[in-house]
Amino acid sequence: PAATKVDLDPNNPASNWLHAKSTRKKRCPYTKHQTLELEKEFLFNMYLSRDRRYEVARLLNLTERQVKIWFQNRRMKMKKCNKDRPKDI
Amino acid sequence: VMILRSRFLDARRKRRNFSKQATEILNEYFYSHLSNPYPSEEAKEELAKKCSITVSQVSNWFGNKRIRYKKNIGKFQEEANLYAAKTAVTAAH
DNA sequence: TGTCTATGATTTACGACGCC
DNA sequence: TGGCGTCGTAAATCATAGAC
Repeated sequence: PAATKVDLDPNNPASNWLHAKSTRKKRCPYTKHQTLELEKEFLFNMYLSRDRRYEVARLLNLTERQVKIWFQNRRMKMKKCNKDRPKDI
Repeated sequence: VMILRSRFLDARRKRRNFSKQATEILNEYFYSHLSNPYPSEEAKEELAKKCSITVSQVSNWFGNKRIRYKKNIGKFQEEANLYAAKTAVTAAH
């Protein structure tokens, strides 16, 4: 779990849950075009090679890190969709 | 199959608010674990069963609740008192 | 009926930990 | 040791049920 050891400060009622890392980049929604292209790439292959990642990042004006994380999130989304799916169909 | 498929997709698109009892159960857990409102996977499964919702929905609910509570504790004070009192009464019996 | 706000779901971005 | 994997989450944002 994310709420691990260190921030388990028994005192400090409600304020101890969460390390709101101030260094975290603010979420920036991607454009329709960026998302569409990323989805197309994902359809082609769920895992990206280094070279492909560089190309996709360059084409969509995203960082390689953003592309890497997008694919990680996308794989998690796919897994979740399968899990929540009642069955068959 | 196509009918089931469309029903499933519609169900995902057309959300419904949770039942009063489900919200009650989730809030009871949240306010009685206010110092660490992070249910384990097992606890989530139990809550999901009791509320007749999925584990993902339980996770969504806690994620939303934690951030919204944290962002405006004052707004939730009344609700917090209500559930604290309820828990106290339950514990007394 | 038409506005809004509350609420459930989804989308970015990480921290923690794993494996090779 | 570095780099990419999953898992669980924060925080922002989306979509629209529903209250008024």
